[in-house]
Amino acid sequence: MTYFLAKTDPDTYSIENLKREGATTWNGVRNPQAVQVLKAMKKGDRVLIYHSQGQSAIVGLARVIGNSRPDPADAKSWLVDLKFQKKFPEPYITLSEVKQSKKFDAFALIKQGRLSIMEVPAPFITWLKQKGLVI
DNA sequence: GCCAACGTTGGC
DNA sequence: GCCAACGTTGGC
Repeated sequence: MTYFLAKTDPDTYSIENLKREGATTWNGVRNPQAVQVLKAMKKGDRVLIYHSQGQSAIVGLARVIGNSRPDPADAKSWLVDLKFQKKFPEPYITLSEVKQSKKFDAFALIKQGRLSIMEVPAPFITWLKQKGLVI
């Protein structure tokens, strides 16, 4: 079971949208590196949902409910089905908090600002567990 | 809204 | 295959 992080612009699709719908097909990822990450997603994996506008923060958790697959409508794009798991309590974990901790400089969230989907390093998961945000 | 940092495209 | 021009993302 692997943890990933996926960015979304909340003006387009927010954690509230996901909560309301219960599940969604995550699409529109065309960047080759992000597609590689998507390809690795398997049923049962977890996905931290990150809002990349406004507060820039990790706002909730989803679960991968089916292996990722090519987008039939776009040869360069991949899809994955996600199910809403939970919305984190506020205050959210902000990008600035993650940066300030200095412990996660190798995390692509910090190191590679424009990557929209990434794997989450184990120490960060440990940190989230200590905060009680994930089990 | 601005702009830095990147990614993509297309002419050569 | 290089690289200039252009487009996009995302933090601020």
